[in-house]
Amino acid sequence: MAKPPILTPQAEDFPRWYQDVVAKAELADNGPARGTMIIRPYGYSLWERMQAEVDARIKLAGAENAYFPLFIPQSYLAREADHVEGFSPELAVVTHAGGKELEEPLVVRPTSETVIGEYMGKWVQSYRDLPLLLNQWANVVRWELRPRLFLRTTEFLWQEGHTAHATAEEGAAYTERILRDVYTDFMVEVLAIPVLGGRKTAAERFPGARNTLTVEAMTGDGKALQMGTSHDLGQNFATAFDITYLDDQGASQLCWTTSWGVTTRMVGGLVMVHGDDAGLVVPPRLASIQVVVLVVRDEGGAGDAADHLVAELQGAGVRVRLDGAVATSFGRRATDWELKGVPVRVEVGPRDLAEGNVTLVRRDTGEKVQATVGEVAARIPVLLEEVQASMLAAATASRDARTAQVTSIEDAVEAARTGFAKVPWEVVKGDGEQRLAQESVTVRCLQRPDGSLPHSEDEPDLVAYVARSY
RNA sequence: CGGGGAGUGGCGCAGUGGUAGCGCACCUGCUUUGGGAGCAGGAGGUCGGGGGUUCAAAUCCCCCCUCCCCGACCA
Repeated sequence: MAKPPILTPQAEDFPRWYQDVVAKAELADNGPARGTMIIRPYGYSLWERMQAEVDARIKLAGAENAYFPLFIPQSYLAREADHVEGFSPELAVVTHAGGKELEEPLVVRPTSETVIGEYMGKWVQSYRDLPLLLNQWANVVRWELRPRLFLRTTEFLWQEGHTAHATAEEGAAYTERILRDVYTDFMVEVLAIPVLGGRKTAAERFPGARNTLTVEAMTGDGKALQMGTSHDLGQNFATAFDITYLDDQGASQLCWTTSWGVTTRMVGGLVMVHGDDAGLVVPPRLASIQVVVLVVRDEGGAGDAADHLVAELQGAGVRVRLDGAVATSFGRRATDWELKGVPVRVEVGPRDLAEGNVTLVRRDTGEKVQATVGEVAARIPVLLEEVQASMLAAATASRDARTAQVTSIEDAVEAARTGFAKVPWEVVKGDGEQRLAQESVTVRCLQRPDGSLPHSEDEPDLVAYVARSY
């Protein structure tokens, strides 16, 4: 008799499937206040791995971690006109504290350009203090109209980098460096997500920025998901917060600043890009549990053999978990690990063991192979890298197959029903963006014909990627 | 804020005036275990809140609140 599916099938209702995965893989729960999220241990372990990988790349790019306050005086936000206009509708404001009304309300940071700008202004005196490269890991709050676990929550976790530079060129170059060496490298190499890097149109730009760069992923249902952004803030915040320095001629100069961030949204992106009808699929380089050694039945020495394998794999540097909970049926446990997306499962049971074997199962393809007990520790690291590579290849092929090259707004709208449309920017430029918007389609980013980053949206022959988005 | 829908054990639902039920999950025991185990026995709910009608309200009436989905906003 056919059992009902564990999850709503993707093809039936993708958003529902997503919610099912988040719940059944024990990633997160809704918090008690609207739009808030409780990240459960397994979900948090994925976020911790993301933090570790991103943080290492940020440090390689020369930035140092610091921490700035959650509360920002409301007047700070108002100092940059576009910034305050962009963020005012979604601010949470503290008006009362300590049992009385505050003289000046405090906003719960939606992002920290203002408070960090204020202190950059104090710290930067000389050209010798530049560049000033800061990052912080923090929570921020944005009162969003429509929350979705991980993708858009009222409070979310992120890193926000903030830098100050002596010249416009240096600042712009740094935003590109972060996009390439930190975000793209992490997402492609670790998350196995083939992101498109590009420039946002003026309409999609960060409030207060003169340029916003983005990395965009394609989800399993063909929509776009903005996975990270890197902003060239020009001198807007330097002007508002008086971030100036004396150059080597003794003349006072305004700094050029940047900001850039990635968030817990990446966890949602991971689910939506790689997940299938059996649940999450986590790429090995990210996985907090890369291998689960599962005791089928504790007979014929299976329990002891599993213990030894776990120790051996740990010794080989593999993040491994033992599942010896034989009171629960094999099928249930196999299903649960598949829901959580653990890349490789090692099944240790008396039947195989009698011949000196165990079974290795790949989560991404479901492929099962036999291995001798003695060769497991040597084969697993190789297998993990194979899984990693094939996940990236599969996601890339899937994205490319759903990206259509078109030359009209109408065809772009049609293509965006199932994926991305690549359309000449001159076709969209002007009122095209509005016409697309009427169909809930947006320009995700602009690229040069060779895929590199444009320095202006007025460059000739630019390509616009358009899609529906989350 | 506009348009839809829903509030009943942890989750999913049934129940249109007469003692609050079902499936899954949970607890105990036994038998099981190579793809979501079976049987037996248990625990768990002031039916979103307030008011009203009635001998009697999850059910009818009034008011309020909340949540979900689609859109506008957005990492």
